[in-house]
Amino acid sequence: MLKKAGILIEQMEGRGYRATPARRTVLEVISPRRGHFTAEEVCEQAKNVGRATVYRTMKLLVETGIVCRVILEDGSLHYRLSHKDHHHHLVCMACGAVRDFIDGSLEEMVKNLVTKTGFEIEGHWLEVYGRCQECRA
Amino acid sequence: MLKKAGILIEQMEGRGYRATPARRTVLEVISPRRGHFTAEEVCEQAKNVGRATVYRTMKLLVETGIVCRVILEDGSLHYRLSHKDHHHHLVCMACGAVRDFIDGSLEEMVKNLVTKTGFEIEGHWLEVYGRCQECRA
DNA sequence: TACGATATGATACCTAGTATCATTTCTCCA
DNA sequence: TGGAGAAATGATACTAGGTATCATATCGTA
Repeated sequence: MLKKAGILIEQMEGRGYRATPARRTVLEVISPRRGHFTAEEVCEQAKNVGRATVYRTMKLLVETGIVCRVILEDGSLHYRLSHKDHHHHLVCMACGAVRDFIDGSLEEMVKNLVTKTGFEIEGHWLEVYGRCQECRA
Repeated sequence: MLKKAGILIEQMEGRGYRATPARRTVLEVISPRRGHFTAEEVCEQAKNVGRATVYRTMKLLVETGIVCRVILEDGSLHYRLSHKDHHHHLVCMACGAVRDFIDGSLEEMVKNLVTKTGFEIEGHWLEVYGRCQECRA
């Protein structure tokens, strides 16, 4: 068992979810991952776990905040281990690298929308696309 | 022919695209729409237009800026007539109403990311979710 | 240890979108 | 004006990604 997977399992259990064998397998598959990945990739690697269970687990992991969703430029849904609470992604369109960022002015802007529009804001979603330093060189 | 559809057709032709009968039909279907809609809804209404053609046309309309994409909270892709150049959406999760907004501070923030991260930014995508004034009442 | 709740995996199914390709329609120029 | 070539079309089949169903297995707790 990878150490990191162990931490993730603790996180799950801490939130009142069972750490079943299927879920452990999924966590072991995704914990060494550094970039983003699809549910389908997890299915391939977690061979003894059913496809439906992988999808269910991914949804659960998003809910618990252990992974976050990344929407690529083409609209496809990927996942990524989550390291911060609320953050956004800067996605390199050339190599696929993803970098997290947090920006206070955005949160500020969202707050301003409340007074401007009368909407009660519940959430927002921002993805930024570009080319990373390495790919520009 | 709806007047508004006529304007949209002019916009298409102005950008060097043919205003074929199939495309005209699609424009007539979407031009009276006030909210967002799916490609599939257009297929149902534009009965003599093939499904593939509807999807091709929607893609074209996004490219020309006549419609814009709206991603709902569940991740599903909808479309909407576009009224402004670059803007974002404020989506009501209760009634589905969509409101456009532009915010300078966001553009500012994106520019700052360049110096902070070394990324060359090519685009960004922001959707905000909440409950509109009417639905809060 | 037995019961109810929860999780699982196999399967079938569904939705949204794309690839293919023969046919049709348009544009443009000789 | 009419014919070549480009562009667009629609029928069809296909694919990816994800969900519903349901019988079975497993777990936590009393």
